[in-house]
Amino acid sequence: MKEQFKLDNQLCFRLYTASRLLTQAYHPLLSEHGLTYPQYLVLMVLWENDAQPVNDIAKRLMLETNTVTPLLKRMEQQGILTRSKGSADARQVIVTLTEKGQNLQNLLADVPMKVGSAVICKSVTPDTVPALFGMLDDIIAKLDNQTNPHEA
Amino acid sequence: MKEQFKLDNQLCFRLYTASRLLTQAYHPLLSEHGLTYPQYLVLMVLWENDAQPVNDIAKRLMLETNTVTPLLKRMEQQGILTRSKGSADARQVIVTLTEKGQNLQNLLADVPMKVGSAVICKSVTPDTVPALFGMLDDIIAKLDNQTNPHEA
DNA sequence: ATTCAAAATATCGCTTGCGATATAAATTAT
DNA sequence: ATAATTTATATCGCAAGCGATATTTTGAAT
Repeated sequence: MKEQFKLDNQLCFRLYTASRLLTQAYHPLLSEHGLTYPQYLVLMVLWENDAQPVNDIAKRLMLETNTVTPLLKRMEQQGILTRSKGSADARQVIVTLTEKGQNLQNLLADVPMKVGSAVICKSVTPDTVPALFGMLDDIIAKLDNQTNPHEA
Repeated sequence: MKEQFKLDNQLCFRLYTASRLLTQAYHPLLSEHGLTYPQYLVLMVLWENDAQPVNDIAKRLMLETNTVTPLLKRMEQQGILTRSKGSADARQVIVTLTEKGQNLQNLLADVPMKVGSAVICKSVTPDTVPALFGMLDDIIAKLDNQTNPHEA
């Protein structure tokens, strides 16, 4: 058995598992409001900047539009947002929060702290989080650059 | 816009994105052999310890059996492994690699290094990886403990 | 103006991932 | 021994993700 195939030596498996488990920690808090974690991500993007085209949302989340489009359609059906043809560019679909979508920010106000406190542990504290963020950001930038080389 | 909802402050989004992008880095190397990343994980588990019941594989990968069962069935259809009733406990299904499944270890020998070199960057080097592993392991342990409190 | 290439979004098909639930075998309790 | 419980696995339904491809609109080239 080759050393490099040991599960305990895999970065990707750790990221994959940590991501899944942390997403699961969000689940009870979000499903209470009929939301999934990716839908919550879309909300955060739109709370930051409302009325964006699909493409901008997808880019911000580093997802493909074929993932985001159905997601947005489901959120539209839930009355969280609206999708309307862009006036300047008719190819675009502009996504805008409804009042319900805006209100969710208040209803979910305690989610970040609840989840945050569930993650605090020996090696992950307010002191060490910046270092962790830095490493993850570097990994993301490196991998993104490998696929989309050198965007301006 | 509340600070705690900024995408740039989210650990989960970073883990989610890093996990997806790194998995995508595996894709061309694995699909060449008709494999997906979760299937590759199963292979690593079985290379480490062949002939395991479904439940042990699921536990090792921290996945539910309702995720692992269909995955194993697909791998069985590809002739990578076999699923057979356990002799001691008839509820169990024992998963065993075929010769093809064992041989994949040789065919995939260069995958870990190729992917590894794609991740090396400023803050993530052979020196810093142990710290990163430690933090991710702590997060995983903490979240796992929250769901399955205090396993012996 | 017409043609051609690029961009924005969407559709299709397939694999995961998981909550809820079912089935069957083993274990425990009575 | 029989009933109740637990355990191992599987089935079902739905939401992501994503590669491949189609559609529509814009912009650029001729």
